[in-house]
Amino acid sequence: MVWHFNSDTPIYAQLINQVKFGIVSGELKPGERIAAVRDMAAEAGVNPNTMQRALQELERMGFVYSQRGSGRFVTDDIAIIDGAKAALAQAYVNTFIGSMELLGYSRKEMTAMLAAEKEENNGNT
Amino acid sequence: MVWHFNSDTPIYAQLINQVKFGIVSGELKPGERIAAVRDMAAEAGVNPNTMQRALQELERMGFVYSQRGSGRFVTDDIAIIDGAKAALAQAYVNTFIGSMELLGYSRKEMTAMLAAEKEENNGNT
Amino acid sequence: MVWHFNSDTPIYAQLINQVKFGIVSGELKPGERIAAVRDMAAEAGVNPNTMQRALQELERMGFVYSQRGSGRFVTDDIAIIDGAKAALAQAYVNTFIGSMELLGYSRKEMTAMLAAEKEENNGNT
Amino acid sequence: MVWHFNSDTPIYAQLINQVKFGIVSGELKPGERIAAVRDMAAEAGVNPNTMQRALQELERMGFVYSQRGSGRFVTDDIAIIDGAKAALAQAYVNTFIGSMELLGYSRKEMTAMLAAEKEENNGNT
DNA sequence: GTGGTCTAGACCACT
DNA sequence: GTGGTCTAGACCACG
Repeated sequence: MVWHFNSDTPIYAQLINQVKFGIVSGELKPGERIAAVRDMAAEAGVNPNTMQRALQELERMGFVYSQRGSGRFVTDDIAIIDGAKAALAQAYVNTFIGSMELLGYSRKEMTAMLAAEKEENNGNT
Repeated sequence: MVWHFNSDTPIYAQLINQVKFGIVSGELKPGERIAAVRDMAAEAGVNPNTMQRALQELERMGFVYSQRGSGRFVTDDIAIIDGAKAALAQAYVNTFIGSMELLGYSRKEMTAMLAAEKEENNGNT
Repeated sequence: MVWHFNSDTPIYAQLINQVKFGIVSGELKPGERIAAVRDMAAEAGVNPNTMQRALQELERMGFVYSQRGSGRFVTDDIAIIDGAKAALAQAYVNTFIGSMELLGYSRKEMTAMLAAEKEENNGNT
Repeated sequence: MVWHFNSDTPIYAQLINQVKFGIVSGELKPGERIAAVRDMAAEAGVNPNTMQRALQELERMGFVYSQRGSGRFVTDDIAIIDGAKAALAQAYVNTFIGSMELLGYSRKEMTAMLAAEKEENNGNT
């Protein structure tokens, strides 16, 4: 997991998003055990309490669940993951369209530019 | 002109980008006189020197030119503007594709989602 | 480094030229660390900000580069230095020819006067 | 006559040099009547007293002479003019050589660069 | 310590 | 009034 922060958004919110992105992108697989709070906090360079808060929030959202004594796990409810993934993708699409429209591009032109970019590779890392 | 800053990037760099966006998006038209340094600075809530630095940089890039005593003007070299616009759009496209690929979407799916969003309006601002 | 200014040209521009001359003439060698902004400014008797501006401009031109925390260095791109040196020499030649032509001297006479001046030394500094 | 000043050297000294250059370059011909002090002063945009001082100095040097009632004239002593011309040219040569040497060029290279510049035209204005 | 950024306020040249 | 330059002094990030 790679961590990076900016100073505008509360750190715990950024943690939530980054872990959520890890789950949604498949880097953290459904049912997989995730690292202990203290370890993740150390890795991300934040206070364990902050990381704890983020993970509790993710638990409330249904992305992870914890099992007393054995650790914390990514949900294996594919529906939740896929729903979040779709929402995130939709947000990207909206941002993209919004920006391009501000520049004066039409949908046709956007599609054309998208098509002009050749596929890099068709396997996943 | 609408101003907004984050605390990560130097203010003058954000000023450059925002003014450039204004020009490239057509909000500031080619040849048009832009507000005086002191006025723009006041409007953006920054020190006149900071705004001055940004505008000088934009001048070096060829987006504006200044006439001692009479003011500062957007370039009327359409090629420069169009070039920057294309570069900016390309950057948006790349960011979009990159993010969507990280989520595991294919080009086909991206295009589909783009097409699914209905056109807001088909005139130009 | 020897500093001298006239009151017609902006100080920062004169600083640029003098540092550039130092690099191009070999007084400041490729890759060499140059004095800290504050020190150079004190030595030249100008405000640190003014010296900073000059050095940033030189950085933009590729003559120096800076490393946060450790200092500023002359470029080791010999091509840039040699290019600037050639351009400067060409400017000298042009000025010389222009002045002499205004006085009514022919190329032949110029060459003769040049040849008449005996070489001071034939080693390099 | 074209006038231009910088703010470092006393104006009267700059006037002397510029008039002397006019004479030496042949723009003001030997024996020719030159404009009245008041007119030259007006043309150059300086105080008549300053111009007067410059011309008196030129008179002392032998470049001009005045005739009560009929005006001021360029000397027709060719020797004086040619001497000054040679001195001026020599100064140009010395400056040129000095600058080029500082850059590390040899006499041979200077001569080569001089020869590389093709003659613009071979008549005089 | 280094370079980088920002603010405040002054003065100049142009028109 | 405009833009352009300069100074003074502050604070930050990096190492």
